Amino acid sequence: MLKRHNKMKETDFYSLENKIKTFVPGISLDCVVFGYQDRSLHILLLKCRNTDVWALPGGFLPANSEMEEEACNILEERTGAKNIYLTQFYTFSSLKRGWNCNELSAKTFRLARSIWPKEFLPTFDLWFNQRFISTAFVALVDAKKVTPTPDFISEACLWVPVKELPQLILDHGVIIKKALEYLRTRINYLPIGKELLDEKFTMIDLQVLYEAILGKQLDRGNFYRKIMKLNMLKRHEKLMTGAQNKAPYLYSIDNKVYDQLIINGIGFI
Amino acid sequence: MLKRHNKMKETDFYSLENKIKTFVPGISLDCVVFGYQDRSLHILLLKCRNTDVWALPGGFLPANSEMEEEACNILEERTGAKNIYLTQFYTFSSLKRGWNCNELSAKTFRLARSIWPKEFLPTFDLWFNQRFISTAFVALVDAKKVTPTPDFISEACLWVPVKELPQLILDHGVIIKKALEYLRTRINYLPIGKELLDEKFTMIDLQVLYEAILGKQLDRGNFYRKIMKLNMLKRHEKLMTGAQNKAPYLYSIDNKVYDQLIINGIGFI
DNA sequence: ACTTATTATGTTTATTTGACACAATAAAGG
DNA sequence: CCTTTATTGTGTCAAATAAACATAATAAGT
Repeated sequence: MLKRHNKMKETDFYSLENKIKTFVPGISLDCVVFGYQDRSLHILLLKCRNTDVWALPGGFLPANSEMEEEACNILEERTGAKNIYLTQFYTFSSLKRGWNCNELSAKTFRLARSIWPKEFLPTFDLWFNQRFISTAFVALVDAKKVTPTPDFISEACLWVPVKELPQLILDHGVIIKKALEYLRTRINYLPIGKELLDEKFTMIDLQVLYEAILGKQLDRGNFYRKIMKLNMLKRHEKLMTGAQNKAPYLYSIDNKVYDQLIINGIGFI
Repeated sequence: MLKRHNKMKETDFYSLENKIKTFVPGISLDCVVFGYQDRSLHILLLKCRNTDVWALPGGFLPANSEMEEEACNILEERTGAKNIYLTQFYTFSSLKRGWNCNELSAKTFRLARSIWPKEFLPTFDLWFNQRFISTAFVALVDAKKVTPTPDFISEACLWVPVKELPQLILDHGVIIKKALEYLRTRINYLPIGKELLDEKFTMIDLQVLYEAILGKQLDRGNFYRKIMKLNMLKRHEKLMTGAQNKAPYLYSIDNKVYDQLIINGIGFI
């Protein structure tokens, strides 16, 4: 699942240099990509080259692109997946969010600048040495359908459990915190089940997902009844795990019912 | 309540010209200011000079200001009130939201350009002829404590009922729609009662306010019981209206209880 | 046959919601 | 002081929901 680009290709910079000329100045995009794996909630993070500092996937806004469109492109580059569900949730603009906001960010900044080709340093300074406003998106993806791919500034792209977040650049920790709050408070209106789970999933998977987002345990019997009453699931064959017990059924989302449900709120909290 | 600045002062332009040089390019702020008056929800709107087109109060972002801080300043200029409650709710960035998005906006644009002093036209074009990203805020104010004041591009600043919105420039109609949705879906977490009502108010006023935001009627008895159980109100003397009936009590918010309540959601929907 | 976890339903209690009703209260007018 | 009127606080009652447990049938594997 982990790919490394330890040798940076020169062409990366040339294409970036060309792209930079078309970017809207002062604006960046950051994506908090949620995935569900091993019974817990994960976020997609990039490990900055030669450091132990991590960052959210992000990028700049081309002058002729819509924000959502570009966030989608960034995610496609980082995951290989198209048509990822995403929604804007906040714009971070604090004067204190720059590269000199803490030693970690400053270190990463110096590193990035040192890697940067000499002839393009003016561009670097133009872009990274000014105030940045960042519009942040929440994305929900099926972790199984995704191939995390680092960008030119990172050496790894990994799913990290939200309970074990590493040190992060800039205000990315704040952004993630706000995204988690957004996920929790908007759980009734977001296509949690549809986007975060595999095509087919067990009832327990759905329940544990809700538990992970809400941060509390739910009663199995009551959860089962509530979900079934919503009529949003289609039941399929069983999942044979090899364990010596009755195999759990697999379910999938009935999109027609589900899409209607989350418009008015699924009514779970 | 209505003030007119039909003659624009030349100094307005000079100070604007100076300010413009310090603005972050490409970013603007818009405020959807909610007020409660005559038993219905209102929004503060500016009537553009010599036209029947209206706009939200807004402005640009000085390079050394926080967004919230500047939104606060804009509101102080439009209302005379300090320390207005506001919260960011969305950033609008569509490529289609420019001055040429519809005939109304184009007309307003031409008007603004014609009023603009000739010697500053380059600045005008630099600022108004490019793509704009606008971060929008919801503000809640006590309409009684406010003196609506037009800016240099408008001839009036008025409270307009949300049920009777006029024609608006750019995508301001979309912004208002989104703000109303935000208000409705976050009603449990916003200091509705505290910020929108007068210091002292009657129970019916509080109820009608909730009804206006939720867009549906509530049962008086049940509403009364629910509110009283929350322990968030202090009862005061009666409001003598002169009508031949028992005068209603006045209430005020118990801030200590209320602030705690809206953290976890007041539980009204 | 035995162990185990899944599935579907049952039970019980407490709480909430919605809709409607009613009597006591008090302000003002005659 | 009597009448009119709207406010206030409470009553009621059915239906729905929530929360916490419990249980029996089922079936996969050993």
